[in-house]
Parts: sequence; C-alpha cells; structure tokens
Amino acid sequence: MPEMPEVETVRRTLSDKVLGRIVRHMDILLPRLIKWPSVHEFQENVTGKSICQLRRRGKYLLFDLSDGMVMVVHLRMTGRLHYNPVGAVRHPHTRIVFKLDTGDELLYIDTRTLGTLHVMPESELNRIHGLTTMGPEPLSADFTLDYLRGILDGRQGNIKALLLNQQYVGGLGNIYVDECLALAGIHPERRAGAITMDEIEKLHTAINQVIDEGIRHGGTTLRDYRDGEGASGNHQHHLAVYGRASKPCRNCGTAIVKSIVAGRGTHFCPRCQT
DNA sequence: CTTCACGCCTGTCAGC
DNA sequence: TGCTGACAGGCGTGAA
Repeated sequence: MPEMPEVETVRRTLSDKVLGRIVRHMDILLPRLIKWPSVHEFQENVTGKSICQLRRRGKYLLFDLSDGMVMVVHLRMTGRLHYNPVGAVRHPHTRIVFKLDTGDELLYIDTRTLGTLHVMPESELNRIHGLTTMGPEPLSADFTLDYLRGILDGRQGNIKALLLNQQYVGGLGNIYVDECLALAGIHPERRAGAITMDEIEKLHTAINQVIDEGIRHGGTTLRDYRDGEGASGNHQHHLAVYGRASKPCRNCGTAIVKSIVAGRGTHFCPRCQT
C-alpha cells in the first residue's frame, strides 16, 4: 500500500504531534506484528521513552527514542499510523495502541496485518535486511542519472521488476512504477538493459517528478491509505495510468491496458509506451 | 547470480 | 441473497 510519498506524508503529518511525547503505556492487541525482539522486550524498550525524531528511509518509518533505541515500522499493504486525540473512538482495525503522556494515542492500524514493527539500538539496525540493502531513494543526492544507468546496464529482466526492487531504488511501489514508466514513455516489459541513454534520462526525470508530485499531493488514496491525521491523499486524481484500465490515455486517447508484469497488476498506454 | 511462485492476512468485488 | 474465486499499494523465502 503505502509507497514513499505516502510514508513521507505520514511522517510529516505525525511529526509535530508526537515529537517530545513520552510513551506511557502500550496495548499490543496483535502481538505477532512485533518481529524483534520479543513482545515483552519490545514493550520494555519503548515504554517510558520519549520520541526524539521521526525519520523515513524508503517505506520504513523510524522513531528515534530518548535512549538511542529506534522503533522501526513498516506499513506493508494496509498499515496506518493515526494520531488519536484523547477520547476519540479507535479505528476497528487498531492493532497496537501507544498511549502518550498527553493522554492522546498513537494507533497502529492494519486491516491485513502484514505490517512489521521492530525496536533495537541504532547500531543494530542492520538486523533489518530490507533497510540494510536498500538502494538510493528518488529525489536524494545519491539517485543520479549515472547511478540509474549503472543499475540498468546489462540487466536481462524487465524494467518494471527492476524498479520495484528496493535494492536498486528505495521507495517505489506498484503505483508509482507504473506512473514513472508512463511519464517516460517506456513499456513495463522492456528489458532493462535495452533501454537507451535518451530514455534513461527521461526515466530519471520521471521518477523524481512522479515522487515529488505524489508527496505534494499528500499521497495516493485508492482504498486504505490515510495520513497521520486520518486524511486521504489527493494524488489519485492525478494518475496517468494506474487504475485506469480501458480508460483513454490522457495523452493520445488510446485505451489503457492492464496486464500482469513481474507478478503485479500493471497499467500502461500501448501507444505512448514502447 | 537472477527469476519466479508462494505465503503471509483480511476485505471487497465481479460473476454466477 | 449467498457463494466462490480473483485480486489488492509489500516483501521474505525457497526452489529452479
């Protein structure tokens, strides 16, 4: 569900509200979401600490706690973090409640319960494989045109699978990959290594532009996604291809095609993307 | 090494 | 109305 723009929006909408707050108590309603260390240790390591900083890396959210511990949350498909003012009713799919010193709550909500939570010292974050191996993010200084050229060079797989792989580019997911390829005019099944220099430039620009717009629109709400205050995003109104199967391409009017690429539902314009 | 199918979960929707 | 199967924004694992 949430990709980089959504997770970044959650971070922004939550930061002001939780920074400096102390976690007084936790209700872990669904213990199996805690992946490290044990549920008991997790509770001990978080309770009584204040939240000093809220960071994001790719699709991970990192809560820096007052004693150097870091709580790492990944929302996977349907995870949400909501700031819940004192007395407000809890979402029915609330799985973990962080009770703050103000009486307000931070809720971890997750319909499909695929999300993950870890807590560990900063120095041990390498326990989380997906964090350790993550490639540079769009809009970051490391995500250069040369870098993109380098990871495409000689690659036999299709471009869609490559862009979905967090080891190459961190933060892209199924929606934004389709949107990036549409903007760059590249067919999702093109062999990555066969993409021309000219197209790689377009793709590099497209990735940065799509992610930037996604963030500026507060993310894409198709069904489940909400920001830290429970509000929907707006980027769903600006999508070029995702979710628009059989609707006319905004550029040429040809019907958008939906197929399966890299095992995922994939949308593209058969005329504009070659 | 890469690529693919699958499992993890619940909810929704199309088709019958 | 009710049932079944496909599918959904992610990612780790194991097999090929």
